[in-house]
Amino acid sequence: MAQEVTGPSNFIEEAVEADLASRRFDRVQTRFPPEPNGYLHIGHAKAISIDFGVAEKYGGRCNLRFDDTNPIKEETEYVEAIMHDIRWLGYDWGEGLYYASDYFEQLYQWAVQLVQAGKAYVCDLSPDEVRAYRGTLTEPGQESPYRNRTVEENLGLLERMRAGEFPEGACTLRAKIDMAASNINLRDPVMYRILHAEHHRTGDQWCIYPMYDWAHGQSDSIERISHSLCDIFYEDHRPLYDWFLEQLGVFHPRQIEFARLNITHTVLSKRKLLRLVKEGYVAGWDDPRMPTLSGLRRRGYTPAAVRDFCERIGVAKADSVVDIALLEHCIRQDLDRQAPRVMAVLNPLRVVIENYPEDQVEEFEADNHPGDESMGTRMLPFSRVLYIEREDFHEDPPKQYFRLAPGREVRLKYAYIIRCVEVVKDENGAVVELRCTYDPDTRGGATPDGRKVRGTLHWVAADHAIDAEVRLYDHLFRLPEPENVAEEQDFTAAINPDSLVVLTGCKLEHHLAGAEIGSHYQFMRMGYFVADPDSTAARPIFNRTVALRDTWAKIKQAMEQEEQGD
RNA sequence: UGGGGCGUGGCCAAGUGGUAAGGCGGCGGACUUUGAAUCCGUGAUUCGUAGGUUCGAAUCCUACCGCCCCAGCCA
Repeated sequence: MAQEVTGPSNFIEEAVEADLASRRFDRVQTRFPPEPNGYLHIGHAKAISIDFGVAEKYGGRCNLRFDDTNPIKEETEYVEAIMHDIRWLGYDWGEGLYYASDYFEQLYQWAVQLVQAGKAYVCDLSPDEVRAYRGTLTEPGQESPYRNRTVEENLGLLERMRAGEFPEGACTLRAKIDMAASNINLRDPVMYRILHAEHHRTGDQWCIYPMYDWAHGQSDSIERISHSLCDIFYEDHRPLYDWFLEQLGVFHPRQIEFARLNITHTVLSKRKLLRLVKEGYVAGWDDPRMPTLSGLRRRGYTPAAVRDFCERIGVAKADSVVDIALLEHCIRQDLDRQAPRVMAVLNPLRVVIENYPEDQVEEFEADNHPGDESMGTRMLPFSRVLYIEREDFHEDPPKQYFRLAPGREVRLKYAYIIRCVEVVKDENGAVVELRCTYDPDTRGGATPDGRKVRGTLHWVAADHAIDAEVRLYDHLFRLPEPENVAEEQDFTAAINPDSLVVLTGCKLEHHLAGAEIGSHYQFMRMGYFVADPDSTAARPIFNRTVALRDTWAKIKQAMEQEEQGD
């Protein structure tokens, strides 16, 4: 239980330490307050990492509280999914599971208290009228004609609101603050609205529901939250947060805001993610291209990688857009450590070793992880007919290409060095097969004569390989900032048409048969892949989590650009 | 144009008056039976701009510029 004695690593921790030192709070209690109206995404992971992280660092606790004050949008299904995702990330709220709806009665009693103190009133203005009375950014609002009702009248009206005597929209309970406040949130904000809707937890017990501002701070107070950490869009709400707590004279948490996460080549707003799903741009909330935690999980991201990412991006208040390359770096680093290496040929090209005996099968020992002996080895069958990657052969090889080409030599990893002696084509001139010879002296891929063989290819023996479907995923958006699209267009215009490429007839080494769903592998030289839940025993399916860094692709690109430049 | 917030290398981000950390990316190199991994090297005379205070300023003061957020009975 020893605490790490590291200093504050950001402005929030600085504030927390100051509050502890000044005895403003004697312990740290935070909370993560999602609204159960959608799935968690990596932006939430940042918030979770901060909320739970700060609590953990200072020996405190972090609650999970569902902010379920709008029955129209919220569902139990989301509650379950959110809890699952938080657990998946590896965080534990212990006994601290709460719902804002647990506090409805207390909130109501407090509302009565404010009415009695002359600080709140029932307003009969229609939604349109409320908007008109609110004023604008530069002009003050006007006071509601109902603002000066007597305490008795307000009490009676509030009671009748609760009793269900009024239709939706007929009236609201408003805080009496200041219609001329420069902060619009202080212009008599609505505390309760009437909603004759079934709530996922309280059923039809209530027909008036508290607004966020009226519920949040008080919920924090009830839970004795010391630091209420939220995103920067709530900064304008803090004066109101403080006002309610002060009027009530209850425990007063401190709200601190931090900047939201943005990532290149992706969108992170619930509204936009919902559109992607609803309009069929992706297959669902857990589509591997989605930045949702369920999507990332299905894509093959690990909790460790997501957490590492959240730590590396830092915590600040400035608007920022994190390069998605950082996320990719995090998952590569984690998977490089733990993913077993296997051989998988995605776009197979048939190779016949002419001087290799027809019926012979040899087995070669392959490392499961070249950097970690403890992961052991496995045996790979080798025979006369093999498959290699189509892109590992070039009939007319470009400069600096050191893979297979007519007359050239290349090493088959763990097996032999082979030379291409003939290219077989179909009637259209497409390469359908390579005829090669192997050098028996290079068993295991060795070069006893000391000759240099730059290219080492992955391969699979034709008769021993299994077939699989492989789904190649790429950024969902081709633009770093999907909103940066021509006028008249929206972010969907930036969708990458090649964000999913489905490959069938891929040839994998037989050890991959029956791979457990969710298990991670490095397909050597190709990238990291994970077994998709759609897999069946007869038809395994793998998703590419992320490609390997590809120096050759960069060289190729540079050469192409140079050609264009000339 | 009211209020709030923010401006440090391509992208994040430390720095809290003593002379610009770190990560990602890029580039160059070493090594290599994954063009992977690993390792090494590499960039801010300058911190939005202009003044000022000071022996000394990214850090303090003033003015200006730019970007983001707020006018739901959503959260």
